[in-house]
Amino acid sequence: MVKKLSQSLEDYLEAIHVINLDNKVVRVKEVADFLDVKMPSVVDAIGKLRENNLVRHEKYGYLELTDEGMKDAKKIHLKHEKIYKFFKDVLSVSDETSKKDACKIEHYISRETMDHMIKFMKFIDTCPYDYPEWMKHFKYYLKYGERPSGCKKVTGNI
Amino acid sequence: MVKKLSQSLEDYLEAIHVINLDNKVVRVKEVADFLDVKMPSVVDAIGKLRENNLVRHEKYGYLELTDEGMKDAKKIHLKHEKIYKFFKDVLSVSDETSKKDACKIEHYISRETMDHMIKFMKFIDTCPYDYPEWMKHFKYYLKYGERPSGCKKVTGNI
DNA sequence: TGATATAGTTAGCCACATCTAACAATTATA
DNA sequence: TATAATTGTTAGATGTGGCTAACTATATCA
Repeated sequence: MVKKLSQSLEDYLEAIHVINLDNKVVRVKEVADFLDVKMPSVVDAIGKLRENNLVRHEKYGYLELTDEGMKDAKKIHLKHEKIYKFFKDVLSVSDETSKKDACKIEHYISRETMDHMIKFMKFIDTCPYDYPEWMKHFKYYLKYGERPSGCKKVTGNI
Repeated sequence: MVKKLSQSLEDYLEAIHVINLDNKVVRVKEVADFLDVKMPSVVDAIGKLRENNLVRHEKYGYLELTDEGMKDAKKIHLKHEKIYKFFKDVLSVSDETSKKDACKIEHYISRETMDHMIKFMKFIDTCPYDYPEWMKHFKYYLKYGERPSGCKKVTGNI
């Protein structure tokens, strides 16, 4: 990656990649719809990405990622996926909110924090039991506002 | 709050509040240094915040938050603090990175995700033991790349 | 108290990311 | 295949948020 991309350009790059994942041919219109912007905005953005050798685009033709563009796009999308999973699976945030927040945050989270989030999820996955007890307890806590009985802090009386 | 503030304006508002917390009088210069921008940028921003009745500022005088501005600033800063603590205390991210990431993310995280993060920390705090076992295990896992012995998934050999 | 240093303001510039309106190319279809 | 619908492009406007340079007000201190 030659130059650090703006939030906005990262979004365009990721969009192209994600549309591609569905085996769809990528056109300006698709990207515009995906990102909820108008076509001229896409054309502008594509111009900048092309200058950075991240996409290929012949006038009126399809959009394609270069190898470099693909590498960056995958990196960005991976962050997105991991943050999404973390919010959803660890924090039990709703699907919709997890997606929405991941979309934004993926552009700002540092390598280190990302790394720790990923390790946290791996840690949970390698739990000797199917699913850690404490995660069940947390879900209970979320739902009822208190820990399950047998797992409460003893307060008062000594 | 009449109008949703931009990321940038939230930063200015929060900066005024944070400088105030140190019992310092808030001047344009202080805010500029705090946010690492030049003074004219601060003057511009203050103008917009004043239009929204969030700060008071007489020419060449001190900056003060209105009640409304204080309310917003506290809300923003609280988010910052909680995200910072979550990264630092739950994910064991370094102090510096936790701060830096919180700074960015505070502007984008939704109410729901914020709420779940806060509950997650409360859940940990109400652990019947001083500090949950699994948190110790996670720190071990972070450090050594594997779970502590006696807490590993049994694989193979039935 | 007058000179100098510091802080604050104003005007004008630039980059970014969006938009609308007008026009051009491509594609679909009657 | 001519026409209509769709898609893509260009030009030009807008809003935001930063900047420098030049100027003004305030504060400091010799």
